[in-house]
Amino acid sequence: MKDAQPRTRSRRSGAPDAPALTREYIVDAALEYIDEVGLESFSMRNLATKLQVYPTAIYWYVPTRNELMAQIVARVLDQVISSKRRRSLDAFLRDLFNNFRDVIRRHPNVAPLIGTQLVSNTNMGLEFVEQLLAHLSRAGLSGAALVGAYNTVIATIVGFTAQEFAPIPTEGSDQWQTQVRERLATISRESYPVLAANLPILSNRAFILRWESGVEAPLDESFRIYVDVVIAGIERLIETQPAA
Amino acid sequence: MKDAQPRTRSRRSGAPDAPALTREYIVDAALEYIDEVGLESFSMRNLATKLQVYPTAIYWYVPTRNELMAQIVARVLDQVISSKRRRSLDAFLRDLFNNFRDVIRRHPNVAPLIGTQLVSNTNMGLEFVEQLLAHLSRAGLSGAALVGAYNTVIATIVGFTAQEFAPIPTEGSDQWQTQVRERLATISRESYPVLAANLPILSNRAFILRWESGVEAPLDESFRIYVDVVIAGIERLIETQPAA
DNA sequence: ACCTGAACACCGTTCAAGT
DNA sequence: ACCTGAACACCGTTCAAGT
Repeated sequence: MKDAQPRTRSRRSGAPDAPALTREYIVDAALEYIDEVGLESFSMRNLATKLQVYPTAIYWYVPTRNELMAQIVARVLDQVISSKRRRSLDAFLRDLFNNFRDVIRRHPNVAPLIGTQLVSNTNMGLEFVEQLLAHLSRAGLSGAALVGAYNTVIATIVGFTAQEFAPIPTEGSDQWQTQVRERLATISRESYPVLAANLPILSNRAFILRWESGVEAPLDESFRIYVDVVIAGIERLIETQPAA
Repeated sequence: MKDAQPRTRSRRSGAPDAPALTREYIVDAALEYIDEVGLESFSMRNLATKLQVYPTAIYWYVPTRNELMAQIVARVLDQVISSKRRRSLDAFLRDLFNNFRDVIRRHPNVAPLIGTQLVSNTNMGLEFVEQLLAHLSRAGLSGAALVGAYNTVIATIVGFTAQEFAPIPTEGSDQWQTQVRERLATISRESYPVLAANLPILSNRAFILRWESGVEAPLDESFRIYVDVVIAGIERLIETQPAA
């Protein structure tokens, strides 16, 4: 997609060899920049430098910074493929969860955007929505239960992964890491017995109790259980649904 | 907590009646500001104006803007009370989900922070962690299943609510609203049959298909189903767990 | 149509100086 | 110890001007 046919060269003076600006090209470059140096140090001006244009040139293609962010999220989520094949709800959901996670894992620095942008993203394709609804409906859900299951799937798909890969405090990572580790090391067995007893299997493998993000310490096993739990719960919902 | 005893008055010239600065007072003021005018227009400088001090005065109590944000989140999450009483896992989780949602509903503008900050918040009390682990453990979970269930609960508690109350595109809300509504109105029955058929119950009641945030259009029914699904899934996990 | 260039009204944060 | 005040190196965005 990115290296399709030779682009028309730009007319701009400073960078004769650089490709002409495009909305697509700008979004790609922005995503690349965020992947490389992180969300925090992204700015329209830094992006402009990377593109070898004046900051204001970007505004000819993108109305605002927020809109650019929304389009970056849309670009990432586009990579979540889902085969059009009809299959069981179980298989469909399982693939969806795993595909989504794989995609975010490739772009962990945009994770903070996903959680807040997806829910209100008009740019998102409705094919995905239709497919999810179709599978849920065919499994026997309708009315409020259909809506509830739909919202449940969306919320759960985003929830775990967005948090798993959310960047951990940026500054002095060494300092912060040892701080958390020391805190866990000095947990009193009297005040927190269950926590203390299970510390070995919880350390760096559980939310709030870890010092690395999912990039360095992926929560593979927990995610597997998570998916099982959600799917089992939805199947339970289907059972309690009166047949049409 | 906020109006406990008469504060010592400040020595600063410009605002003789204003209370002396405190880390606590600053965090409270920041949360208040965000509640009133939103996260987007929050800045250290605006906060300073509200406090009637120079921007740099804040830095005597708070090391950085990010740290302040983390403490705001901690302050909000402190309001999620959980009775120390021993009770069934079902009752415990149900209360937890509902309390959490009620708290976020009172501070919807901080919702975007919750999802990304909670997971790595050292400021968070470990009492909560211990309680959750204790209930899950007593219900029969241990080892990887305990870790998985723990992470599942954290992820699901945050997931739905953070997205439900996430502020919707700020600018020209009227324009954006009608844009989404028109898009939904012109959905083709051929391309998106299930979506089209269920549009009446999905409109503004489902993620991606709504034009108002949870503040104006709360997803009460879906949340109830969501909680049921998660709890049913966890109970299923407990059943498959070999007895100790 | 597409980009340059200057300019505006902001930021977070450091550091010296006052009291 | 706690705050003022100036200053630095940035921001996003508007708007006129060039080609």
